[in-house]
Amino acid sequence: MKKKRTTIKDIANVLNISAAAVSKALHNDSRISERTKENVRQVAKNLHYQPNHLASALRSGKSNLVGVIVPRTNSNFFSSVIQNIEEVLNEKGYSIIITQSNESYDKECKSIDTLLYTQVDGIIASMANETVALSSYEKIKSKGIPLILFDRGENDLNVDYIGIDDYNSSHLIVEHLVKNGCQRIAHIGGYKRTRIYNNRIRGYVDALKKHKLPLDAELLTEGNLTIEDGRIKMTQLLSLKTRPDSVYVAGDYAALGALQVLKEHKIRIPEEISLVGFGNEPFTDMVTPKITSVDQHSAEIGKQAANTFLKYVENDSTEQRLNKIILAAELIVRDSSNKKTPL
Amino acid sequence: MKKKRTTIKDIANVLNISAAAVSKALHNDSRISERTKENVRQVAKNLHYQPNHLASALRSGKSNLVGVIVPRTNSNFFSSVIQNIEEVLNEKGYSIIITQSNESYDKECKSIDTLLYTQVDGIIASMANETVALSSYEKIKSKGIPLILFDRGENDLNVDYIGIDDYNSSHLIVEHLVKNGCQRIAHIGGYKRTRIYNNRIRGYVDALKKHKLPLDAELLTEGNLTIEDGRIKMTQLLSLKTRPDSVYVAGDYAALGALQVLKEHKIRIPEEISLVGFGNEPFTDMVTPKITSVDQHSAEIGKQAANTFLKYVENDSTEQRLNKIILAAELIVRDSSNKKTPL
DNA sequence: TATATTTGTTTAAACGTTTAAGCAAATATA
DNA sequence: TATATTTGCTTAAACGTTTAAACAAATATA
Repeated sequence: MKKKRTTIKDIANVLNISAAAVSKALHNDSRISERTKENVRQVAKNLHYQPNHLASALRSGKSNLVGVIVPRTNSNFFSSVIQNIEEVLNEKGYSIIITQSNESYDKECKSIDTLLYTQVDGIIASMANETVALSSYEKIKSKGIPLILFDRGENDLNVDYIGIDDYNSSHLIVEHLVKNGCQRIAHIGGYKRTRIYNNRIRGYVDALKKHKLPLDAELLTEGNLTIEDGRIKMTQLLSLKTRPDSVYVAGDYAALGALQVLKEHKIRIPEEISLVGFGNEPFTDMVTPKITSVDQHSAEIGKQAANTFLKYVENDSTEQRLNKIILAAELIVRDSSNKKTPL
Repeated sequence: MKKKRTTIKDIANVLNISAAAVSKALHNDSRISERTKENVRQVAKNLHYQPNHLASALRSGKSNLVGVIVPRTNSNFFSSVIQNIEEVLNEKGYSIIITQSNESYDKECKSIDTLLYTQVDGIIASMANETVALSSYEKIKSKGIPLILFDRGENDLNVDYIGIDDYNSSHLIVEHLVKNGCQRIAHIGGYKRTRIYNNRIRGYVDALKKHKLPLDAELLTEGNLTIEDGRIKMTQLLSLKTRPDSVYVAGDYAALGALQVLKEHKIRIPEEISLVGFGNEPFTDMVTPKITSVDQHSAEIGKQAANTFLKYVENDSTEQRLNKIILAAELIVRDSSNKKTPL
């Protein structure tokens, strides 16, 4: 059974002052005397007073809650982004509500509804793989609630976006592989409809051109980049008449699947086939051989996303518009592609 | 700039009925005519009405929000538990607020305050490694808010707990190692003050006794079970005059650290030293050799935790008391300890 | 036909805050 | 000393709901 909560009125009664005075004292209003403030703080402590967020949020129109939507928390990238968002926002008195879309468009819509219903002051999101329709996100904008996208974004929404330079990352990777003597570079990519994967594909294609390498359609695939997807695509690549001498996978999980298949086929890595992943998930450094990957600066992305949100609430007049922050990614070279490493 | 929200009153005005009628219509009250209900639904849709959670929660005293506190989301175990909690609770109209303690007692206290402030209807938590004082958790209880613990619990709080049988898991592991011919079994354990790790240690000690194996103090260590901790403890074990022939690590991350050290020392696994982890994190199946581990049934734990919470809100009279649900764990045997596997 | 019950609605208070406006007392300014 | 300003509070309304109580009209019961 619920115990009776202590309210601002209880404090007021004890001190024989008005509830308004108590409220102001607790907010350190300059028009309240030090003496009264001290008294209020004392009584509040004695009665174990805890402010009621619902009431204050309702009245003031500010919930101090920020919604975060990610495809899943179960990946180092996303959980690191979240942790950094939380750190920055907590500092400013905000709490975050995390929801997972599980890469499902349906779940994403539901999450958005829940967050709006909860009256969050803003939403920071990375879109599900499945998402193509934007009406749900438009709804957020139409309510005048700041929307910040990261990693998986969408130009057409005309909101802030923080991500890494996917196009250029592909260039880095191809360059690295070429330097290691690779000539026939395959790409296991994500779905083109997702902007970041599209950019990686474009970067891959352009980089091949730049290095005067032939572009072979059978070396370029699209998928959802799960471990299973990586296994399937790698198996396909191995069955080609002319196998690639290197594979650039647009996600670490798929890269892991590819690695498993290569090992099962007893193909030497990187001697016969070099492998590069994307995301710098911790396991890339744990498996044998360690997988070369691209670090996405998750901490920085989280901080920038949080700060972008804060920018809006601090001077609340600004209208939102397309504003991209693109961070340079970093190639972490490991055993799976570094032929010069002495064994 | 914030747009004006549609409220229940706006709908009432359009239809020339009272706000109360609208509220009841939306809640499908039996005393409202079908005709009015239909009208209300229609107008609500046209005006893009979205109920204000703050107002209804304030008035009804129910926020439909449940707080979840975990040491970190960045582990398969926790994120899987969370996902299952969310699934069960969403079904019943609850949303969850996830907070991470980062294994810090301080952060945990802050999280609890934030959750209470947000007026959550319940809290499902797994305690931080650091946590020894319980006053913060007592505060939850004293407010009459259901508190459910999982994995990392504490008897003294006298609340519901869902976890696996740690004591018996240790028996399973020791038994398995003995069957594989191991005689000198080391244990890299967690801190004894944390109940689950204490149980694993007790199980380890008792299992050694049961199998008439000598208990050697230098083979039993305590730590925080990070990768780094695993590295340190394994290095220590290797420097002993008589090395162990097998190591049971109470956490997968530490087991991974131990594995790294073993590989760096070119020690053959499992021939020279067998290795067993705990938690069945996905990477145990990714590394070489694959690490034997204990599955903790994260999905089941999440579901049970959520259902336990629901039990309280559905018949809200019940007082909370110590009530443990202990699930049997499952040993997943892999290469790191299975000497009978033909190479 | 008179009375009781059901149906469909309204009224008004309440949830716990915040805040604009008001006001008396104390202090500063002329 | 008279007036203006500042200080420290109070009053009352508001935020958007829910809900107990009231009530008129319609319908059922005797």
